[in-house]
Amino acid sequence: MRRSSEDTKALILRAAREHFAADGYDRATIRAIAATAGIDPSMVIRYFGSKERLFATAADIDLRLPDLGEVPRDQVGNALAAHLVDRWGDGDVLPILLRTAVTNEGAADRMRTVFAGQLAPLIIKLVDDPSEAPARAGLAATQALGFALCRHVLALPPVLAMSREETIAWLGPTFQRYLAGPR
Amino acid sequence: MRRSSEDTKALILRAAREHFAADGYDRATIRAIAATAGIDPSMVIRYFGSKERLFATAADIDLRLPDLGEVPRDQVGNALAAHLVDRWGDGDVLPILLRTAVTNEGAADRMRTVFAGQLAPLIIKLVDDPSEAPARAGLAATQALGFALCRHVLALPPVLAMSREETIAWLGPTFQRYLAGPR
DNA sequence: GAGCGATGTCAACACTTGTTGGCAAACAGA
DNA sequence: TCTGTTTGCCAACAAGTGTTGACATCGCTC
Repeated sequence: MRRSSEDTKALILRAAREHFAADGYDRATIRAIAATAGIDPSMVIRYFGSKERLFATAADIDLRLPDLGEVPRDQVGNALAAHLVDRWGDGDVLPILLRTAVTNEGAADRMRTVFAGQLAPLIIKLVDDPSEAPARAGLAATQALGFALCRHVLALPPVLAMSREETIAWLGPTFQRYLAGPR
Repeated sequence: MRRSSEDTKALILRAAREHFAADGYDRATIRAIAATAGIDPSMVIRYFGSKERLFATAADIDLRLPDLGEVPRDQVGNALAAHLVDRWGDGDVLPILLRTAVTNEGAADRMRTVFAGQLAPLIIKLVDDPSEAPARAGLAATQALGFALCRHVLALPPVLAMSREETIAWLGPTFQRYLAGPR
């Protein structure tokens, strides 16, 4: 079959995200990605240069965090918890980062970048004392990533069983304290 | 050199834990483990049968959780937080499980087992309504594993910078609410 | 010392990996 | 139609993997 170059690139990227999310960086082979995309493995290299660069492109991720500045100050915790359940549940976004950042140093770097570039700036606007912002953002990250890990990667049964409302009711206050609570 | 069979087995196991913790299951090669142990790769197979079985032995892990039943009810949160910082910091225990459980399905299984076998029973003794125990244990796991992940695997700077006292002050109340707080 | 099992090394196997170069077919412009 | 570029496939390479079997060497028992 014959396609436009951009179409196949998109095809490969989608297959790559799928495999990286499911198997992590090492186990996701170029051959498997190419097979899913219905394409020869050599095309992957031709279009992306190397596996490392393919991953870098596939993992260039937007967490699509909400603007917590527009939420009432006493509701930011619930808002973040709700976002965590709603937006990070379906897509491959978080599993990609979690599965790969854990074994691939480059991906861990990317994780730190995503964290510093997308989560931290959001927090700064909320905190009175800017010097506290990094620690508070870090704390929020531990709970957010821990939840995503247990639910979408480890699939711990009780965490998997929690409804949207339960999750918000339990995690909301935690985020609220980390983000806007007293020291 | 010549040793007792048990000595070399122990030597291999220690090297294996080291590499599994640092590199995850896939990247930790038998050759590298053998090199660290100062031994021929074939010995690893001879003593443990296969890489999979070596891992199963190396990952047979005791979290050494404290008996929360002996702690004052309003202090269990702090106690768990303190344990998290003190005991899970140095050893290879948690990094092994985190780095491997994420890409290795067998390890994820083991993680669920460790979780169900060691953490959950501890919680049951604390909770009034036993039907709530699994959810509460799951919540505690999200925060505990999330913290370990951010601190020891991802090495997020602000989380890395937190002192023992800060950590307990922030995480203690979270655990307290998850374990013994109101719904 | 002779025999023997335990301990260890070496070389090789079958396989998978990322990656490369050559070649065929489809398209676009002249 | 001729030419050059794009898109694709195929076969192969070099490197690294887990694993295996043949051979050496130590230490013990008779």
